[in-house]
Amino acid sequence: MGRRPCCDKVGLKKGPWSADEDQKLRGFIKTNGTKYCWRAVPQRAGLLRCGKSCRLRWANYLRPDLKNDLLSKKDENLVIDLHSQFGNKWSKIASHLPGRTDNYIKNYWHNHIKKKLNNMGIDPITHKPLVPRPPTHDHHNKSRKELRKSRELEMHHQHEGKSIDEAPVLEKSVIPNNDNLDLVKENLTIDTGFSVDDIPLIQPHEMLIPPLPDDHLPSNNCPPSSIPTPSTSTKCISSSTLNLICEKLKSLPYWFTNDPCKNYNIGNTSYAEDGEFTDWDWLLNNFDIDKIDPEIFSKEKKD
DNA sequence: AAGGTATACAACCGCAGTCTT
DNA sequence: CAAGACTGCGGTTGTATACCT
Repeated sequence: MGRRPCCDKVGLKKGPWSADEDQKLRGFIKTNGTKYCWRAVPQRAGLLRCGKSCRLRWANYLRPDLKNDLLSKKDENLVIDLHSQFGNKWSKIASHLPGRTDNYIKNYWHNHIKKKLNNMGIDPITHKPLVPRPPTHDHHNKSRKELRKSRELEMHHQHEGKSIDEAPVLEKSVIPNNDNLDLVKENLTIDTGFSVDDIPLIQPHEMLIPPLPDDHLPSNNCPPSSIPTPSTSTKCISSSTLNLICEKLKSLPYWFTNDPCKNYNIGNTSYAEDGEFTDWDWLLNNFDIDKIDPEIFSKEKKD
């Protein structure tokens, strides 16, 4: 047996609330509190709304403790951090921000934060660097709105851990992995024309570097500018090595340094309080070229 | 200036969990 | 224990306004 709808909806008003309706609801709650179940509220308050609509209006808009101003930079960072932990659990995120509702956080995410993260080259769903997609004819045939929609769907599927082929989208992104590395590289090398929306506004020094395997991470006993080697000795980087590293890295497509495969991990990743990525500094300070899989460079030569 | 498009926000919808009877 | 009622939640849609061509 299914649930009955909360009301028959016949003769009830829908859409935006008028100031008069707000006044009636506000006055009713002020006088009676929320002791009545919401189904009873519209009739008692003289409103032609369903109880659920009243509850939402009160919870998301009329409650006196709500803040309506934009989030501060600090709160924005908090939302981003919480979203990376909880995903789209808007109520959970909102519970950390007094005076904000889940609906407010959800809207704010979609209208402000998501765009900012995209511009920073960060996938707002996975919180990982965006991967550029080879262009398709769809870029020319579809409206920007349609493209955005299909891209959102696509990212959602990636977040759900589904394969690319499972995503019902018109343009497929390609995630580098052991199986398709060459294919990805080929696509990126042959055709680098992206739509304007695809270009992440990210500078080379802002690139994320995936984490080293634990046994390659510097231990607390090591000085900041050194890194343990398999022989347990430590090495400091020379300027010539640094130049070599830079030259080698410059020759790689940027996704190489973001490869989710562990084979090419050469750095550690973190996100600083002020929104700056710090690991490029770490990489330059601690990098040991001997630890790079030589196959990276041999692949370059082969291509 | 007008029409089209993008953006921001409010509100709705429907599912699911919890409570009540 | 089962069924219904209520509430919370997340996704989606509608709409007003701003912006662009």
